[in-house]
Amino acid sequence: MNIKPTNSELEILQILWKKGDCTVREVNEELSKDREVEVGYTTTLKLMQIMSEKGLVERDTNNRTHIYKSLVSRENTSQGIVQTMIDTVFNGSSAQLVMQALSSKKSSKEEINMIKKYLDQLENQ
Amino acid sequence: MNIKPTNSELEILQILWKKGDCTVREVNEELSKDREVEVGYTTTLKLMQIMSEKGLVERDTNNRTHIYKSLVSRENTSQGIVQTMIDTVFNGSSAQLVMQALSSKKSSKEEINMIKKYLDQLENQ
DNA sequence: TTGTAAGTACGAATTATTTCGTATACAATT
DNA sequence: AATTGTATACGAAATAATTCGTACTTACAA
Repeated sequence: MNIKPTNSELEILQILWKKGDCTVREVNEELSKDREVEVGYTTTLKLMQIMSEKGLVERDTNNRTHIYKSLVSRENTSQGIVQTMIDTVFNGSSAQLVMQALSSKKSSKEEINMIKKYLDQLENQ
Repeated sequence: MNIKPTNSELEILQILWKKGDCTVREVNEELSKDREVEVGYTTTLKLMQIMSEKGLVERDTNNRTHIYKSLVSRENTSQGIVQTMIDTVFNGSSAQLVMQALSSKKSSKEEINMIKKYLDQLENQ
């Protein structure tokens, strides 16, 4: 499966991943939170309907207010994006992306340790 | 500076980063390499002209065949993209992106060691 | 029962991105 | 000089993505 969500779709998926199943209104409010200009309700609705057609989400239409559920995992989706990014921006080197990511945001000691453990695991495979 | 290159623009920048300054023809051939259907020459030309207007590249027009040079660094550009990605896909956790990147492509021992060193550096700051 | 709030459906406008055709200029070859 | 190949310029078509207005439906409170 290789459907690549657009930017707006990704924002919506992100909300579904974080909050679990949602109504259009919930997603719309969450979307509007982060901006000066809020997103029109029907805009969000339309996007989510399109996502439903594409198979990115499914919806429960048993009740008047539909409930949307993500059909793609964060892992799978980010997998594709990260891979594309490594190829097109980092010339194939995942290490370069990793270091860029680390420098881009201050990581906590816990995070750093987590990554180290992960690296050890990779080595001993 | 916060100009976000589009996908096509990123592909072109990637070529300029890899090969250094280029003519339109060079970029166009490099672009066409990776695809079944090749890109029209004037398409590449137009894109590069637009990039020039946006300030992503500059060009030397002293000779008939113009030479294009990237004005943005891979570091700066990827910085923005990675940051957006951490925020929108990984919920703010750079560690998550890092691990995804590592799992996405088999890394060599050298790469892993390089990353470990980098992590040590980060810790001792 | 009447009005209002909250839903969905969906066409279509808008905006962004990509692609290409055509005009024109210049250089090199015949 | 005439022809051919290779450039740039640029408007505009084609396509993709986003946004929104309007119609219609249903729930519910007055």
